[in-house]
Amino acid sequence: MYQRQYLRTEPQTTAHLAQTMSLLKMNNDELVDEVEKILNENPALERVDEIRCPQCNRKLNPGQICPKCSQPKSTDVEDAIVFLSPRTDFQFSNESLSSGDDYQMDEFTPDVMELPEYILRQIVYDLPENEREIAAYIIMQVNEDGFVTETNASIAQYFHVPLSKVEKIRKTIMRADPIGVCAVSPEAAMSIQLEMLAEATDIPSFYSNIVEKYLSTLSKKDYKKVAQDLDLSESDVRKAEHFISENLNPYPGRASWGSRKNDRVVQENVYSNPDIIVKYLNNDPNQSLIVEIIVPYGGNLQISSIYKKAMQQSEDQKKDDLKPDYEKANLFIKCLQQRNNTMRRMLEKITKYQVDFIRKGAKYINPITRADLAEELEVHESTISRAVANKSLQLPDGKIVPLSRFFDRSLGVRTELKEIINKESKKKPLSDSKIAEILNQKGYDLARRTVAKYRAMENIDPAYMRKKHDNETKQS
DNA sequence: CTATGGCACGGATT
DNA sequence: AATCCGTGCCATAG
Repeated sequence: MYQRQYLRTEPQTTAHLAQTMSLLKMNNDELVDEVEKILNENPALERVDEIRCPQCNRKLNPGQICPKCSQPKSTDVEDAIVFLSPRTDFQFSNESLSSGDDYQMDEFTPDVMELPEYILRQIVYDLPENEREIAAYIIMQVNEDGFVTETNASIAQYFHVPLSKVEKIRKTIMRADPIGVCAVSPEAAMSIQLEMLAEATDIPSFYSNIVEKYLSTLSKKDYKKVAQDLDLSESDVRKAEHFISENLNPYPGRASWGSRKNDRVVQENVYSNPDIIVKYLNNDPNQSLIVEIIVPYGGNLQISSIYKKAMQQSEDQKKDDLKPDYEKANLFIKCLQQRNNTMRRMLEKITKYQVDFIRKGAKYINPITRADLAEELEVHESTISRAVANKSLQLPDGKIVPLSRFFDRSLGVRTELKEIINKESKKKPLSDSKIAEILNQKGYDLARRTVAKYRAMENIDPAYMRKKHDNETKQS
């Protein structure tokens, strides 16, 4: 805020503006690349080992978050804490893995690289520090299908920890998105998926039996044997098979759920590092929200002291040669601070407006626009646009969503629509116009045609296709 | 005739 | 200025 480095009144040169703008629209991955580039080509800029809080400039240990800025302040109207965090502890997990072992990170194609990181970021805070290494180890073994064939026992042996610990960690991983990932087999993956579905909806208990023991029999279409063994009717088994093939994914690694299908799908969950992490204080949903804006290099870039000294000591002639780089570096640091400051101010507003969305779910999203926010923060709309662009955010439930999700005006209606379709009709599905009516009664003002569009976005079949089956559980 | 998807238009948003 | 989004109209399938 009142860091002497950057003052609002300072003359804003065009260079300054241009750089701030381009920095603002970068996400952390891009930012890291950019900073690396500048560090390489500009001798005046230096990365220091000492890490400081990007907000209050307090000294921090590696991996530590600022104890002052991350505490609830009495000035906070909403019970949310928004702060900048210099944490880079994800990166550690990768480094510690690649060293020592003989496989090369470079050999991974980007596609395979993304999944392990994506998983790791979801679970990293659910595990105590000493278990993260094991988790990372497991995750890195994941193959294209999403499996890790190494058994818990051998992992336990490798790390010299009790088997139960490995089992616990593995379970945590498997519950991350994509659900079932890092299981040993399709059966195991599917039974986790089933377990999680069962928490949300009613599912006959014998399904888990089938998944665990009779998948191969089922794939031979031998319904009779399964029915006999489990003392069920053949139609029950058929229903189960239908349900399984519809809702469970034997290969969690082949995450087909990205963007697909005809109409452009809603911005789906992305595989990327979150730029912002939202969680609850102490993981307790009743406590304050913690919004952690990850700012790589936020607190540990500075003008090289050697360079400074060189400038002071050298002749006027030489001084002029050194000056451009010095100024560039200086400018860069300021711009970076301004970027972070903007991000923080924006996130404060966003969390204020979208607490209900974060805490209670998609239904309670507030339809705000970037323009509204721009007005309130007294910045140009394009500033907000850039700040939102390309960024991703991790919600307390571990889902990583694009930051633009907060500005999705139709998300609330769409979740309501999903609920209606799931809850109501089974035997007699509701037509689009019926759904439109119901939604209108609930206060959503929209046309029948729009219902159809939303359905398409959510990948829900039209009414005539939903008919007959009494088991349907659609996910996003 | 009813339910849906395609195309395209106009207003809002970025 | 470019893009996105809700909707109306019309064709098509059942």
